[in-house]
Amino acid sequence: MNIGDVSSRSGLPAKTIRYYEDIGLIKPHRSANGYRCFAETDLHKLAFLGRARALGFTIEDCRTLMALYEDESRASADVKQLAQEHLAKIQAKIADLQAMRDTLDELVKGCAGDSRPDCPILKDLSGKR
Amino acid sequence: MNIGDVSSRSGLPAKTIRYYEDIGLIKPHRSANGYRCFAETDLHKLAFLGRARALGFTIEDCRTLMALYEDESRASADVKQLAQEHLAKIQAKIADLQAMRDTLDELVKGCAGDSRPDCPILKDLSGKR
DNA sequence: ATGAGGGTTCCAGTCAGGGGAAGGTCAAGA
DNA sequence: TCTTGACCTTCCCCTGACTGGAACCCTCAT
Repeated sequence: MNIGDVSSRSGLPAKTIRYYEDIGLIKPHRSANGYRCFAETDLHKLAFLGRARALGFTIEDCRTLMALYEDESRASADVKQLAQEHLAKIQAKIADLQAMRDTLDELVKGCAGDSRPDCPILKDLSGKR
Repeated sequence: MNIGDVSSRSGLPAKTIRYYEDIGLIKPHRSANGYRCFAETDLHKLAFLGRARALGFTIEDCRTLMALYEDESRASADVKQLAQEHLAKIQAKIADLQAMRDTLDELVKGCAGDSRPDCPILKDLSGKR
């Protein structure tokens, strides 16, 4: 398979696939003409990576997850711990964003949104008290 | 005021303040020795920026907000619209993260987390069906 | 005179790729 | 056979919003 094939079959842009090779996540062979030559296992890995990235795991997490996946003697506890730490980070981010949203929502509600200059949003940002 | 003073009074790192000058958000004067020389208005602007950034506005949004703030004849509708668009982006991000969290939460719950290799998290990532 | 603790500029790195240029390769059609 | 167009390759710069560090200057106290 050429890169275009794995790209459409994995859903990942060709650029991303090259990047993943660059950072050592995959190691496709090369054809005589210099083109990357992907095996089914490469495609499988790319799909794995795509799903892990879609769950928000960092590239380094993905590297670790792939290593665990390929390690037949892994302990599921290691996988679970990684996932739980990631989950905690997501939760923290959600909480941050919710706090932002709540504040902003209050401010937006209080703003007339008309042609007059008076604006509680700007008042708040400028440090009104 | 030197940069250290505005840094501690605004809560922004000196590096950040220099960066804000670099991109034209503030324009402090210079003392004879080449040091930046901040007026109260600069401090006020930095505080404004700090609060806007804390609400998740991008630097470009901040630039617009500052311009609106300084424009006595602004319409609050312009401020409100900017804030609402930002709010929508925050909402979308929250929704994305919640979807990740829910999926991940399911997977984590299903994982024994012991010394055995069997792991539903890896199974899912590898495309089990 | 020296040392600590300010300040200055400039360069490089972060994260996970995206955009685009310059050029090589391949299969099909005229 | 030639050409066209769709692939593929590497290379380098760009993103946002800073952060870290090097190398150097200024000021004040000891």
